[in-house]
Amino acid sequence: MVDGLDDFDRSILDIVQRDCQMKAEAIGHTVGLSASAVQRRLKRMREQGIIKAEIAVVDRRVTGNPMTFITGMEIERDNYDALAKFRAWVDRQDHIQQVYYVTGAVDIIAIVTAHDVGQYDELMAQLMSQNPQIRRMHTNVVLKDLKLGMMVPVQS
Amino acid sequence: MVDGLDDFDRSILDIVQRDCQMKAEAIGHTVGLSASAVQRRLKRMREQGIIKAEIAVVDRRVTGNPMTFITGMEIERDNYDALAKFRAWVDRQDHIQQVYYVTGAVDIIAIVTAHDVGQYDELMAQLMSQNPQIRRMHTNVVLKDLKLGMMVPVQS
DNA sequence: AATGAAAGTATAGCTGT
DNA sequence: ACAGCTATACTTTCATT
Repeated sequence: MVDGLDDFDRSILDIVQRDCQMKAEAIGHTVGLSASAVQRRLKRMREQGIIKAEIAVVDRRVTGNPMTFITGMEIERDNYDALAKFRAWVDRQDHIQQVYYVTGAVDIIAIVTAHDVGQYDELMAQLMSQNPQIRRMHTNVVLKDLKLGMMVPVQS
Repeated sequence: MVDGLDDFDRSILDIVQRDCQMKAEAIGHTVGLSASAVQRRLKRMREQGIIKAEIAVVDRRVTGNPMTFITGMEIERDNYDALAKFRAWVDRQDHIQQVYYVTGAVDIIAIVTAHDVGQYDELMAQLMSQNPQIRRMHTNVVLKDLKLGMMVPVQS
């Protein structure tokens, strides 16, 4: 059980989703609480897993992996744990940022970073050879990021 | 000018992309530098925009927007600034997390969160009416997140 | 030029009321 | 929520490589 957020919690989450280094005092000033109250709430939400992680967002251009690809895949649905196996595999792949199991023309959509198309091709060849449950894939090359983030609206 | 990262910088980025609250002393111990050196490098990388943001990742289930949709769109390419206008518009839409301009069968791929399919439908109706340059769209409903993150590998 | 160590400053987080 | 306390994180300085 994780629910029971009040409006203060929601306002705090709205802020730290944009900047998790903001000081408790500044947050408190914005939402109308004391610094200690904000600290208590942040601690509680971290412990409850409501705040799952606090991460730095790095400019892709300086990482040596400036390209992004969005890959749709069809998965063999016959054996049920194909998904679980694939999940465990992608967890270990640093180049694979996000993976979604979806309805529609494809079963899985992944967001992949790579140095260039050659490296992407290699990564996908590895993926196919190490995951026979993936049957087919097609790729969209990202020409430009128009918006990037993990922000979810929390205001009621 | 933003380049010129050495192996220490790369190691630090590798860490803070997973946990940006880790203390400089702990980072230093891991990468083989003193706390002061780590703090100086972090400050520099923040100022240079190499670290673009530091954000909290919130559990979608507690936000009241538990559903995710991946939407492909076709855009009117005739007028060149259609993209720029759309970019400005999506920036103001909290429910739209990520937007990519891509090659392939669709021109744009967006990742959208919503409370339920009804709200998603409303959001997309608004999108179509306020952005006539978007001509057609098709939706994949996310059944399960297999991996979520913004992590980019930085190790040379 | 950048490091590491130490000193100094500031601030965060915790406690009790 | 506030005040007081403790701990510690960041900054600055400076000698060193």
